[in-house]
Formats: sequence, structure tokens, C-alpha cells
Amino acid sequence: MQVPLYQAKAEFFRMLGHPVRIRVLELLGDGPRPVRDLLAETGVEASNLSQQLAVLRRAGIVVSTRDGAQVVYALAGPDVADLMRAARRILTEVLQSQAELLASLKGGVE
Amino acid sequence: MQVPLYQAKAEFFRMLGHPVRIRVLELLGDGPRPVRDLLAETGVEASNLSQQLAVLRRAGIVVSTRDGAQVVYALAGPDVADLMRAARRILTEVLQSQAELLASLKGGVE
DNA sequence: GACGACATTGAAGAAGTCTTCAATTGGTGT
DNA sequence: ACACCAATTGAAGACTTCTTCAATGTCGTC
Repeated sequence: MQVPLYQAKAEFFRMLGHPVRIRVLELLGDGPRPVRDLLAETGVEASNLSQQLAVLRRAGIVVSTRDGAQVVYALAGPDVADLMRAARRILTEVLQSQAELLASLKGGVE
Repeated sequence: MQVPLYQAKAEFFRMLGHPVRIRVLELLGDGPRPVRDLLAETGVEASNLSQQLAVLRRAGIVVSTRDGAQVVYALAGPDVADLMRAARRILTEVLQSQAELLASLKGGVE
């Protein structure tokens, strides 16, 4: 194992650590989409979206194909959809338990 | 929902995006540990470890308690242990499929 | 083949994160 | 009270990542 596993994991999570990239992956979880749609649904500038798509492409978790004048993006494999589902589930749990934590701290500044 | 969910998710993943923090979370997955042990097992400088622990503490996914002269860290809740298990499972899958991808690209420089 | 829409690229400055240093706090033993 | 070990803090410089801009590539249509 050339690259330590911790580092590979860290890089992977860092790759996920951007709102636009998260958003794109979730949208692609429902199926392939042309860039035009992603553009409309994320509301970011075209070049910015392209930069983020390039990050995802380099990481190998999405693939792009041309369809006439448009470019269509899709998740690179079913694992990725699983990942996004798991992440959503876990995140919801964690955010919820953080909310509970906050609630349990009400009244005690510390 | 004040903070968009995408952003909360992104922040969460970014928080995971560091080798030392990943390592610490995995170690704590087996149970609470004093800083001294974490220090020995990660091999990083004390102040560096403290900085990373502070990040995890601020995120609310670990808690620290004093035990005499030492400080002991633990995961803040069982969700977090679930998270780390899921992350490990998913990462293994993803890294594996990336390896397969690489293998399938052998011979075609592109 | 030139025009327009769609998408990507490279580069530059702004913003954020990491590592390291010296200084500090909290607790123990003498 | 003092010295000592364990851990944390704040601050500075190095390093990455983000956003934005202008420039470029690609395809369909006229």
C-alpha cells in the first residue's frame, strides 16, 4: 500500500467537502444530467461548476459524455450512489444528535 | 433550516478531511483513549495533535474529560462510531473500484 | 465557414487550512 | 512553593483550495 489508507480517506473526504460538489453528487444520484440542468439547479456560474465537475472527474467518481451539443454527467458507478445515500443518512443522524446536544446545553454557557 | 444542508454536509466532510483526524476517529472507535496514547499511535507532534483534536471537539464529534493528570478523549456518541464504520466500508469499496478502473485503463494513455 | 449556445481551461487574487513555535494552563509529587 | 509532566493555546508563515475572469474548444445551424 503506497499511499497510507488514512491519507486516501482524508483526500476522499476533502473531495466531498464542497457544497456544490455535494449538491451535484446528490442530483446525479437520481440519474445522469446534462450540465445545463446542473447549472440551473445549483445556480452557480458556469466556470465555477466546471471547476467543481473537474474535481469530481479527476477523483473518478463521475464521468462525462457528450450528447450532441451538450455534455451529460453521471456517477461513475453504483458504489457512489450508495456512498451518497449512506452519507445523507449518517449526516442526518449526526446533525440531529448535534441539535440534541445543543438543546441539552441550553442554559449552561460553557 | 438556517444553514443550507449542502453546506452543513460539506463542512462535515471537510472536517473529516485530514489524515490525523481520520486516524484519531478510528482509534476512538475502539473506545476512549488518553491523549498520550493518541500521540504515540499517530506519531505527530503534541501541539499538532491538539489542534486536530480541537477541530473534532468544535465539531462536537468527540468529547474530552480529565482523568487526573491526563486527558481522555472519546467519541461524542454512537452515531459517530457508525459513521466511521460506514465510511471505512464505503471507502474500501470506492478505492477498490478505482483500482479496477485503473486496471481497465492499462495500455490506453488517455 | 461564420455565428451562437454550451462547456471547459488557465491564471490570478482572495480566502481558508496546516504545521510549527513559543508561551500557557492544569495537575502531581517533593 | 517549586519543579515537572501532560496538554492546550495563539500566532505566523507555508501551503491549498475557491472564485472569478478572459480566452478557448466543440458542436449544431444558417
